[in-house]
Amino acid sequence: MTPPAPPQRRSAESVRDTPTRILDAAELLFVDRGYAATSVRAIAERAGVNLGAAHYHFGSKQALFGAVVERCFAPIQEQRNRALDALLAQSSQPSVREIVEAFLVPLSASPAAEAPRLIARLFGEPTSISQPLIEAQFGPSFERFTEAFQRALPELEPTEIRWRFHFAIGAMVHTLATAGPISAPSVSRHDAIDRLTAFATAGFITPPDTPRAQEKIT
Amino acid sequence: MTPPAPPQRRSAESVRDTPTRILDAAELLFVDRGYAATSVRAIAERAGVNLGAAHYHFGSKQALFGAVVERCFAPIQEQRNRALDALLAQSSQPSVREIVEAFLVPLSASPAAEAPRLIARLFGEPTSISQPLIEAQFGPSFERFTEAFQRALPELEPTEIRWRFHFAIGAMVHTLATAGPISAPSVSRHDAIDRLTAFATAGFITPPDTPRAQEKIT
DNA sequence: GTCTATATTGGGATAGAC
DNA sequence: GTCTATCCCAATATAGAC
Repeated sequence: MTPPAPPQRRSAESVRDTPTRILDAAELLFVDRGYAATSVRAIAERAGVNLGAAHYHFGSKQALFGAVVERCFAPIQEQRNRALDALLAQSSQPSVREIVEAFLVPLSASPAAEAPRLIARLFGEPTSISQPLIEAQFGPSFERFTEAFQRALPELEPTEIRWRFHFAIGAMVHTLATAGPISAPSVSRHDAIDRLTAFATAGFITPPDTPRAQEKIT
Repeated sequence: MTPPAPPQRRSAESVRDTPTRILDAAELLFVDRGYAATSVRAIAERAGVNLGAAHYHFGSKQALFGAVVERCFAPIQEQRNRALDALLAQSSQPSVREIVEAFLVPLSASPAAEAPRLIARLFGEPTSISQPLIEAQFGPSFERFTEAFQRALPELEPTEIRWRFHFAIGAMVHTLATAGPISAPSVSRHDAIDRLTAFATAGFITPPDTPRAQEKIT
């Protein structure tokens, strides 16, 4: 689909090419309202292009959504995989916290500011729309991280590992989706990721059967 | 709004009254597809009633959604508050795990099987729709639990308490939303809540500043 | 209280001009 | 490659018959 790196001049306020403008507008609206509540008309309007152009370039609303998701996911997944590669290269057995960080930090370093919130939206869409995209974009990296967690926590059953990863992803998605609707006043994304890293790491490394063991601290 | 407990005969397959049938159908479809992707037409069709009846009884799609949410939330919030009351009555200082359980267990004991998934859906909707409903149904109980956590973990700053509660809610919502899209094979809800309780408790009680302290277990 | 019919709006998609 | 105009359908909501 994506042509081999179009010229993409980046002068500050230059007019980007039409597909990019459509993608930008679509990303913003999909993040804001979700898939079903966003119309292609509204996207075209915000992008300053004609409705017909959107269908010409992307074919359908669903395909446009897929393109937006892919553009957001790709760099984050790449960073995650690179971070995990680096970890495995420097140590045969990285700590749980290091693996968690490799998974979460790319979110706060993402170039597209709206990317994390789009991820959160994606998980909220009906499975008919989200499932294939999640599998395609997220699946491979998910398996790699699951293996890494398993090696770091050999005393946990594979099922338990997957559940805990599932919980961590849930906390992540919810945190990205809402800058704190019920929670604290909005803080920097970096701060939130730091706190989440500590929370998720603690959840991962807690003993499986006797969760009352470390009840009281200090 | 709700009339004073209508007769509601409950013979196994008896025809429930029209508003109830509409609510049932709406709950099922909202859970399945989300708010925006669900039409009042589809709801009326599935309920076996006419389109006009839905608008007569509930006024608008948004009001119908609100009614569905309230019907699902009310019993769970009641159970949560009762569980917290019981805890505070029997001990001046319940443990973190007990508070987490008081918050989570009502989800697996909910009468309406679809209620938890509706909660998850609600959090995924655009804030213009979800925010008022979340505040109204969820807010008061949220404050009570936040206070309880704060008393159980006096060494944590209030901001940190709210973040950790936020993470726990995220893990909960994500778990309820998906019976494991990426995660393990679908297990009983009770089992999932048990595992989540252990995970969230560990996240809550981890020391704030030195998260590497308890890195390796066993 | 429930249904029929309809008003009105907005959506996705396409054909064809430029 | 982009825009205009339009088709067709589905949506919310309402007015009025029964």
